[in-house]
Amino acid sequence: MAQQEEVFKKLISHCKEYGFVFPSSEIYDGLGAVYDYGQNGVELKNNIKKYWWDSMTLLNENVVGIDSAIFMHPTIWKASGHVDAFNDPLIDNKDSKKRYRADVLIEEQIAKYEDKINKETEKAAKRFGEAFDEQKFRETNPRVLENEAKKEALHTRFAKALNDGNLEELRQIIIDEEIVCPVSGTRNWTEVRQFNLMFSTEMGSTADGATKIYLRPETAQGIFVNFLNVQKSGRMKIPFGIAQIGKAFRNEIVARQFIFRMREFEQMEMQFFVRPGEELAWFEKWKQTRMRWHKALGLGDKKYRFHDHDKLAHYANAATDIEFEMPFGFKEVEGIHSRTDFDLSSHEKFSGKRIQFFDPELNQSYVPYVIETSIGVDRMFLSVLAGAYSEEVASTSSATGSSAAEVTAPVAEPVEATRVVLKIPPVLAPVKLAVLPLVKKDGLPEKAREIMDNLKFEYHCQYDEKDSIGKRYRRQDAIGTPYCVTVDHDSLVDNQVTIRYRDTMQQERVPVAQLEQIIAEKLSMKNLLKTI
RNA sequence: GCGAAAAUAGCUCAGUUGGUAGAGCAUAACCUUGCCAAGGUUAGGGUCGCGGGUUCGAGUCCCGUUUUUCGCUCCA
Repeated sequence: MAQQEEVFKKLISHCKEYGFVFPSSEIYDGLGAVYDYGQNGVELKNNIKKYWWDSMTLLNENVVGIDSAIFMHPTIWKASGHVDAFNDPLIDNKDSKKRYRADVLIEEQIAKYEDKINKETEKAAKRFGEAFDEQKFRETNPRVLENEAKKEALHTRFAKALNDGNLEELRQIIIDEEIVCPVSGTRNWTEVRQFNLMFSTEMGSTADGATKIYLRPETAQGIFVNFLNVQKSGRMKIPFGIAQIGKAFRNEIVARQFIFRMREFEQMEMQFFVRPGEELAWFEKWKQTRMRWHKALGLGDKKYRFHDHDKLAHYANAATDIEFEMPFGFKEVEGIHSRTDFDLSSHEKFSGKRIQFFDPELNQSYVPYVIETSIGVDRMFLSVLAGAYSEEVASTSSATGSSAAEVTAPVAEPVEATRVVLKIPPVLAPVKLAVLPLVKKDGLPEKAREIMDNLKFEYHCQYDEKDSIGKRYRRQDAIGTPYCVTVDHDSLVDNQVTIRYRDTMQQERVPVAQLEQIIAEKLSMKNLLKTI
């Protein structure tokens, strides 16, 4: 475990050092749980998105894409349940470290006064028997009146505080009422905080005319509210799916573990609409398809597993996660949920629009059921890097050529050197190939440039002539470049170059004329998609 | 959110009882070598996370704060 944490730290350093991921706003001390993608990171990320997008929209003729806005009508988040579910005032007890809803604690206190009054009344009722006049008792008994007054005062104060959204007052009530933590029994409370998962902003330039709107906490709703648009304009028939890639925002209370849980992140979601009753079969189908998509990358089948949910969300009737073995354990990368008709039905209610599909085969209309596949781009990115990162002990002879001079030394001590390689699947690699002249003279650079000028239209290439060839190979290893094309003196004569492979360090000599075709074959997205 | 630890060059770190910063690697230029990194010469790069305080003097001691990591808690 400790060793795994070391690997994770190294991975984070590596990401920064080689331009994959930087902390956001770093020169201003950073911004919590927000990260920027660097020059290599953005390439990898774009390639991951392309791999997903193509697998969805090209391989499935009944899956189409959209790109919906981040800003959406505020009522959408009422319909989805996001507004109500995440708007509670919360307070922590510092001793037990338990978190409570402040409003619930106060309501319980009000109930306690109620209990006291009831107990007093019950006791009196027993004493007086049939002659007991409950109303008169409640109006005259001093202890009842006292509790009644306290209850009323508290209730009024509480209602006002809630209405004003006055969190300090809520805390003061808890302190004044001497409410204790049920677990620790102490009154060592933190501030009351309003935890809202959603970021909000205002639309409309004048203060009084502005509407509070939210940055979307998930991309799915953009698909649901466009269901009719896409279905009608695209003449889509159930079953069909809508795919989307986009940013989402969550004001996480605890956002940690590098890019695994960020406040601004990117999702790739596909909502697949099916006939009611057929959802579980489709759920199973997508579950298997999605797993094949992951495994096709070749990072190692053992690093993936399903995690079926025991406790289902209120809208789901089946749910599973695809987990990847990160350096900090198996973690969710993708979720596959059977969401029933919860979302579309809810939007029907809130919008007042009919969101149904007329199924000619069944000769009836219905609200489609939904299978959702939802994958975090950043988590996918992290899983690719975590799976690709490797350190290899490569024993090398000491410095270039000098060993010959040291014949007197019995068996020159091999230098233990670590080779850090990112074994990123070639299709996803940020830089596809490096073109390297063996030396930077004798016309080799010119030849190398010529080769690169031919390949650069199709592939992201790098040219490098600085330092020894071995050092340049290692530099490319560190950013995961799968192929290095080396131009040597013979190349000028026979018009052949060597391709050096990242993972095996093997070399192959090929004619320059065939280079483009050879690389194309190796980097073919088609070959990868065919295996899904 | 609570608790703990950390923060010095791009990276990894050193910095001795407080006396205004170093190394290795990396980067750039030139020379040399040329198929698996670390030959030579030179150069750039740090108000020691930030803000206060103590002191003649703070990277070093104290307080606060920010960020990160770990544990707990919470959670699509």
